[in-house]
Amino acid sequence: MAQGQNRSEHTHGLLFLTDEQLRKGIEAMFFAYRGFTADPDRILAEKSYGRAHHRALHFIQRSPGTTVDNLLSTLGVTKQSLNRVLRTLIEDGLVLNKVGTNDKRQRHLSLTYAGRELEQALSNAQRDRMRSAYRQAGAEAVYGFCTVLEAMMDPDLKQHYDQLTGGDPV
Amino acid sequence: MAQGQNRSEHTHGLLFLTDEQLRKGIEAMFFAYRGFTADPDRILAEKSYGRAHHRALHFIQRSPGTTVDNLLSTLGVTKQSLNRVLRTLIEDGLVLNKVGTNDKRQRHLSLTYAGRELEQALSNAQRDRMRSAYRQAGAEAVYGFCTVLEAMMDPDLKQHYDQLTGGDPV
DNA sequence: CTTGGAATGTCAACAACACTGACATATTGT
DNA sequence: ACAATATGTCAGTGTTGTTGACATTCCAAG
Repeated sequence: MAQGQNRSEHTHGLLFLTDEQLRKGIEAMFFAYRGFTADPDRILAEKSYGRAHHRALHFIQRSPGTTVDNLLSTLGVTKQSLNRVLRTLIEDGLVLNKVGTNDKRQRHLSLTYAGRELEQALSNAQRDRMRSAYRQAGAEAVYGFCTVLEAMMDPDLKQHYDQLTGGDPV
Repeated sequence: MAQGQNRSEHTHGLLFLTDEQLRKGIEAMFFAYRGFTADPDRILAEKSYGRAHHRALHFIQRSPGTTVDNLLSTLGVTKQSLNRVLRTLIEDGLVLNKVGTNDKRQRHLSLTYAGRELEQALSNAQRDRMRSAYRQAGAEAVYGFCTVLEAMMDPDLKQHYDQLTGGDPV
């Protein structure tokens, strides 16, 4: 499919991008990511958890019954790093660790009721800001937002993303 | 379960947003930010610097002669944390630390030639990915991308962003 | 001129979260 | 039987953030 020709900021079919525009995008990512994590961080601090716990809860919620190995490649951390986080979540009764039926080497992870509760609280806080930003920006902007973000991902991470989101439109 | 192809319901004033769409945006931010930092991280690892050094170099480059205090509020870290990073950058001859002329308590930070060189290398790597993503996505998408990111920032951080970018259009 | 406060620097201690490397265990597939 | 896989664990290290305490320098107000 041919990329659409754009109305503004193009001189010869190819988008003309100054360093300034690119730097602006870079700074937008930096400042926005801070906002993106600020609300969950406040909740996590109260419970003396960190962002790593949030990420684990999020992706376990997203794919209940997922294996440790799958979670590892989604998060892109070492098993030692993930294990530290999972251990506390299991000890605290937020995550269930079930031996696989087919393959008994695997452990299937899922959230307990308490786990779902915390994940909900974190997710709500994050979604509230997301929703507000989306509404301020409008539907067209949201579509563009996701399109650029997807183009920014590493291919192997994009695969995880596509698998999770099912490739549905924004 | 025909997952909704409810693309954009901007027909009735308020944007209708499902949890799924919001979660997708959250995951897009997560995976994209990893890509966003991946290239500079590789360069930094070689020189045994970290992201904190990159951020300091970036914002000093962006506002040469800036004070420590200004940099602190831009970065949003404690002075102790910033000081550790600045000290190594100064020791390594990448950053200049000049006592203020008006107010001699203030230190004005700027990059040396070597500092500009490293900052350029990091910036180039990051801009390359940014440019590629922008071109894949198109001008409309880029506009939406920045609009949503700006709406996601905390107001006080947004101020720093606006000051840096001068409120110029994307 | 003294004094309070602002801007900066520094020391020490600590925590979160990533890394590497090595090793143990159970299970599966060949 | 044996190699590979999936997981867990221990020990050590590094970056980056935090607090708290304290020193220095300087501006400005009394």
